[in-house]
Amino acid sequence: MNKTETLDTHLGIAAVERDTGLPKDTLRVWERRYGFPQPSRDAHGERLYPREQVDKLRLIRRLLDQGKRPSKIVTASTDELTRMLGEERNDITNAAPGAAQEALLPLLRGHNSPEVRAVLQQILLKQGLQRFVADTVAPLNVAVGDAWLRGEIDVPGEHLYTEQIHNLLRSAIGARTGPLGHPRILLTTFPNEQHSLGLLMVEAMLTPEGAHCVSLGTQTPLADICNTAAAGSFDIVALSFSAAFPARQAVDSLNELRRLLPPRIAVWAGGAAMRGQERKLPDVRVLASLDQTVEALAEWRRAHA
Amino acid sequence: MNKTETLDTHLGIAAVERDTGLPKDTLRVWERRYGFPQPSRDAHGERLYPREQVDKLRLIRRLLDQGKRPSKIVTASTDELTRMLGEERNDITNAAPGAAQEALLPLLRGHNSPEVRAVLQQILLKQGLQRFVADTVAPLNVAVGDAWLRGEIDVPGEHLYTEQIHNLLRSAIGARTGPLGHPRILLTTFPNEQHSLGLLMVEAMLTPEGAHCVSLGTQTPLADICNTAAAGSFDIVALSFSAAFPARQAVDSLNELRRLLPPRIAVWAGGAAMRGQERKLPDVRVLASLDQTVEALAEWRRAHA
DNA sequence: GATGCGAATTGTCCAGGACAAATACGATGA
DNA sequence: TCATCGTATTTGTCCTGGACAATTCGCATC
Repeated sequence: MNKTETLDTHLGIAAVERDTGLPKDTLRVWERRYGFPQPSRDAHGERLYPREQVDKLRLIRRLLDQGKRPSKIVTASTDELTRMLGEERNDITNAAPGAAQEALLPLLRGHNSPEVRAVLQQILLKQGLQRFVADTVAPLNVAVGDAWLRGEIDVPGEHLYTEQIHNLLRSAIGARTGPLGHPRILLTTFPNEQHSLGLLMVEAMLTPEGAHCVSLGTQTPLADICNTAAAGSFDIVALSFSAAFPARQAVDSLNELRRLLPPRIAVWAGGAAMRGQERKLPDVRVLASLDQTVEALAEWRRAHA
Repeated sequence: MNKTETLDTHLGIAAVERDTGLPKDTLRVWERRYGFPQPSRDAHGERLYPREQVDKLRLIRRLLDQGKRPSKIVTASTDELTRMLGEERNDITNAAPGAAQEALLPLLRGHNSPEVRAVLQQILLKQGLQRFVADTVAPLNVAVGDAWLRGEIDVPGEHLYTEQIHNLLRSAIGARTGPLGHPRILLTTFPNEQHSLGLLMVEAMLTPEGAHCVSLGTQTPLADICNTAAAGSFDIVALSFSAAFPARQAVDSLNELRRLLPPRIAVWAGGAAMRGQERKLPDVRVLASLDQTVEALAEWRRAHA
């Protein structure tokens, strides 16, 4: 009672959903509307997707994440798709030259985890935790994400990077001793946001400043955030949003959260999805960069001296 | 174009799939056949599941994972279900009476993060990393999961627990110095498996033994696992499965992975979803407990001496 | 440039039927 | 009593084709 892989070269619809992240319903409706994908059928009329079509679906998925529209890309040829992906590369690579990434990307491609760790560790020691996070990790995240997008590193390479950064930051934060004071800051993300690296980076920026950060991890329901913030006598609730998070939903949820929380608790929001949303969030402190977290902390302390 | 949560008390079918792990098709066919769940409808005829029915579905999911048959449990009352679950629980709770959990659960209810951390840290120091993971963290995971299921702790409480364990284990693993030798072990999970705690626990068991663990984090596609394992000259690929992971899918994917990898690379699989799957996995080393990871490592070394 | 509004696009849901894999059950033989 | 085998039931997943609301586009207006 279980389909998934049928032959080596053909996958069932469930397997394709798993591999590409495109829901079954979407795969069927694309076939109906655009004529692609066009899977063959087994003896019972069930769809069997050839590997090449699955590969193309993965390309489409990448472009979709970049904001392209399905009608423009689903019907395009594989060549056109790879060309489009190539164009994206230029825009971004120019924008973020970066220094460490040139050393790191080849290591990630080779899955050389000890070296990756060593290189990062060395930079961390030289720069100190806060500069490391703001000046190295933040641009590296962009560079690694881009490299993945244009296929220069694979999923394991990206995982390896994330994993090592996690390790490093957690150890560094954990190594800090001394009393934790004020303000008390609650860190988390909304449901549907799975990226925890942003939270960790904020924690790494604020803990050395003597703030008392408590991270709830990712995906905390709105109502639970409110209860915890109130019950734990927190001063600030800080939310993190990756680029993948729909901005509209973020704005709505943030305003709702602001409405539910007592006014004495501040709401901070940061991350890629927050770009240009300041106007729509009158009572939320939008943090455009990691350095602004430190600024915001200083402001809060001045206001509550 | 995004449904999920509609009101606080009612969830759309996609949200229920996400929360319970039961596919949309299954939810609909149960409704047709057994009359449960019986969601209300919104203005457009779309299903809206009340929270209590979702809770009951979670209970059902648990019992299903234990091998109960749907026809016996889908129509049963919530009371009967909790009773059934209670019977099962006795087996487990008796086996691991647990000392820490009585101290910890109230702290989690109160979101008292400094105390949670302090208590765990103390136990870790007393027991050492490996005993801590096997004897304390493992039963605690079950206890916390159950407490959440029964509504005794809330989402932030659970997050807080996970977060603190993560911090502790990462620091402890990171603190280890000395050369890392053989075997080289690749740790990860399949797509759809988001729980990273299991990976970290395995890493904590094996690193003190001198094994060279590399974790790719969660959700690595099958093909990528194969490539990395081969390219990085790994000796063992270890996969972790939480109770929420569908056992059938796990078995299929594992056998597929086993087929794709060269025979010299061993495949290990552990976690709650692996209970009783040994027969179906002839060429995979199924780890029923954390202590078995150490045993398996010793075996591997004997065989490759 | 920013804002507003109709039109096109697009993802997700629905119903109800079908079927094969998994499992239970009963009969048979050691 | 226990193992094996064939049949009946259970159960998850897939199918078609229709529908519709949320999002985005294109264009006109302020």
